[in-house]
Amino acid sequence: MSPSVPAKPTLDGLEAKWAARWDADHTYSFDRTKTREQIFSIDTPPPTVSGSLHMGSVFGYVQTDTIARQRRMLGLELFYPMGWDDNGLATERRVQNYYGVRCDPSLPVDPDFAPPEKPGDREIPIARQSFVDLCDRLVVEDEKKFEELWRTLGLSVDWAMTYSTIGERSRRASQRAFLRMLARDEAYSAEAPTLWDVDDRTAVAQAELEDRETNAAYHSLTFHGVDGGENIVIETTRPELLPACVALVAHPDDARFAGRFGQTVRTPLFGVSVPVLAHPLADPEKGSGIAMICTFGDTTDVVWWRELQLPLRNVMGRDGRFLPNPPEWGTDVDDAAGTHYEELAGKNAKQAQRRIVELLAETRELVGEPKPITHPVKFYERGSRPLEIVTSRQWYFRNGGRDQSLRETFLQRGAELRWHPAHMRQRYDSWVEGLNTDWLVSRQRFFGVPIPVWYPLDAAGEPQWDAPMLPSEDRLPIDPASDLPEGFSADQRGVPTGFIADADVMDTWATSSLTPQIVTGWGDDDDLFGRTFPMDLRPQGPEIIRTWLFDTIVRAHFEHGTLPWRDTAINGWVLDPDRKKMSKSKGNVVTPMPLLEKHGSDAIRYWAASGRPGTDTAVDEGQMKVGRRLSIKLLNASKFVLGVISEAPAGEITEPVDRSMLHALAVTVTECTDAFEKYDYARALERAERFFWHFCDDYVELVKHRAYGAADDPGAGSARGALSTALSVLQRLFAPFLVYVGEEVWSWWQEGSIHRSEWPTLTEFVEGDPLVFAATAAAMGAIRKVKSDAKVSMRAEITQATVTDTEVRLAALELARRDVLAAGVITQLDTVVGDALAVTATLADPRA
RNA sequence: GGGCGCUUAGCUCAGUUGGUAGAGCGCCGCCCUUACAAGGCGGUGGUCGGGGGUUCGAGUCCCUCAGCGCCCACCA
Repeated sequence: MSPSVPAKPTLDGLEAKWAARWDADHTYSFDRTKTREQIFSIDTPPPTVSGSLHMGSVFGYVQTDTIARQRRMLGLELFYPMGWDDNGLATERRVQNYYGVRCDPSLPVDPDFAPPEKPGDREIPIARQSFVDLCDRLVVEDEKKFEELWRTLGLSVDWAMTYSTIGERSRRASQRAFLRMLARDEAYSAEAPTLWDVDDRTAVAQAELEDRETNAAYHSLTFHGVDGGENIVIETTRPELLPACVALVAHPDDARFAGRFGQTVRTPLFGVSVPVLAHPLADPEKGSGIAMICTFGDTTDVVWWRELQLPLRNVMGRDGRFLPNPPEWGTDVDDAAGTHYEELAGKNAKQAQRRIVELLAETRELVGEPKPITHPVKFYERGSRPLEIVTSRQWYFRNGGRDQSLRETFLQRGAELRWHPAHMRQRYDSWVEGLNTDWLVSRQRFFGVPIPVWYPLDAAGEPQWDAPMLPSEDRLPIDPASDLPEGFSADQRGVPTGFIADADVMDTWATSSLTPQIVTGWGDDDDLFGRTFPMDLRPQGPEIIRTWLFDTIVRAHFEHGTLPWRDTAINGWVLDPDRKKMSKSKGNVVTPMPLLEKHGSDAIRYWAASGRPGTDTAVDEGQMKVGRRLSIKLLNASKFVLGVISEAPAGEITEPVDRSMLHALAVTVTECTDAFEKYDYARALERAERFFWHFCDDYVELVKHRAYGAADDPGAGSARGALSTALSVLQRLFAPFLVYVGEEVWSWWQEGSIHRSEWPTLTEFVEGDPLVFAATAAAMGAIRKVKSDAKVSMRAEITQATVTDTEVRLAALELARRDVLAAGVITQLDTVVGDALAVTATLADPRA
């Protein structure tokens, strides 16, 4: 094919031109006739579409794409689908804010319901189905925006294989996996104290917690001794939970309380009798060394409550407000107890605390002033108020949180997985080692995969929680709220001897932990599953190791007895230009589209691919400019080489300096290939880039005069052959990074897409002596410096130059004498053997 | 409290088996060289966080200290 180079190459318009071509040519379509060995499958993170687009969304996905493209060029068939994580609370919240509505499952469906144009001041309560419909509607819009961004970025995913975590395939896989875990006793339901978000009114899992330093105060409260026993003063940050107090606890070895264990004291304000107990978890150093146990102030209370077998005195409602009636206190309480409790009923935790402190002050049972402190408090990661603990029936998946040997099993799975970079495994290990509960998967929410379970109602209308009724797998996916259990009719729903549906949905992670199974067609397409599972690579961010990565390992272990993938590549964080962590609340989120338009996709990709694996990287427009400059350089260098070889044919590569340059390029190819093998795309880019500038600055300048020679000049043919070979290799080395300009310059002289071309191998090269190019390039650099120091043009003539260098390097230089004379515009070149390189030169008189 | 990572030129960062410190940006100077002036060429600039050790030789290995960031932890 004869090269066809535009007169004025440009980066403008390349994205639109080639994105359309790739789409039309199915350049990235997956060929499912390939065997498992020929396929490289990537379990790409489905982004949370209800979140905003930001540079963090770009960073990791580009890094993954460079690996995907290089593997494709190696000849592997890429199984590289893209999904959208759209179910779950994040979407519900977005819908609530976007439309100004609130789901009230007690309302009947209004068939004429339409959302308001703009959200009003007050949220409109709507039926569950209407709410879910709005969620479905909005995620479609959000997904379009993500797809547009990914396409602009040039991600080489197969757009015919998208999926969403609320889609039918996902629901079917999620429910099937649930039923199988239930059958194997890997899933179970239980009534137990649970961390609870009072705003979203749902249980949350350990993986969704985060600690926040929170202001609080130690309140010293007097508990009254009975039968002549002395009073005991305890310190608490949650005095409002006093009516929920069930015991005091101190360390068994604490001499201060040695005589008190087993005795009874009476609580302030209420006069409830509670025992003084010993437990090793009580810390003598903390507060007054003795604590009150309430049901429940924190997770330590839950441990004490369980291990000391204490009664339940619940005061906190699921809406975060004190229950209307006091708990069961026993008979022997203060007369004023009920009155005092009435003061708290209906108040939230903060209000109740304020009031109870006033009451305690009035009764002089508050000792001194509260002492302000800050301490870590558990929050739902998306929540704004501290979590409470309430008792409720929930579904759990076993994950080792309550089983040491299972925990060991998952640690072993983590060790089997190949981590890039390797140290990221530490995060996995410390998470698994710290698990203390099973995985709570049920959520009291609406937009999610329903738990596929019904319960029979007895003659009194009470649900039989221990006898769930399950659908057969061929019915999946189902919604138990509208579908019926086998053998029941619709009119039996909710009536005695009938049935009710499980009202909950699964946590979004309960579904997204199955992405390897969902995309590979587990249970739906056995042929595809056999060709793609277990998958090769899981790329993802570090923040979801404890959720997505760990959960996915749990599911694959239980269902398939294997790892879900062989390798995982963990990307770093994206920081704002001032190296601060980006977050919506700080308002420093950088959105990608303006940067893409300003610098171009290849420049953005260059920035992302420059970030080392697992290394936090700042948004850096300077780096994007460097990427753009590199792209322009590739255009121009390609234009030059193709211009030369279109004038006269490439010949056999015979000249020592030509072979030497190719030798250096071969070394670079090996380095790039090795780096990619280890998932180090950044190193591959850096090596390719370093050689490319060396090639442009030193080699092209050196041989261009010779390359212009006639068709029958062997030296000219050799230069053209070397230039042509090097250009082809360099274009392909850059192709995984600079996908648009790479395709453009390839199209000028080659058939087919560069992204389906072969990754360079050493068979394309000829042998050469590395010293020739090295010594010559060094000498040319010194000659350029002479001219630069003399402040003359690089075209200025040198009448005589003397190059001093070692004997072996001079011998190498001698082999390129013709090129040195031409490139340096040197009339007479002398050489002197010495210790190191030095150049002296006499410049021609410009007036002569 | 436990763990991981980072600390190299003014800035952002490379530096993979230990062998005379690198890139880009910035800055200074030069060059309109027919691939490239929204370019190119040349240059300035670092006791590689502090201390100790191993070695003929340490940015690179070991110990220790400090600062920054992150992860985990039952956080009255």
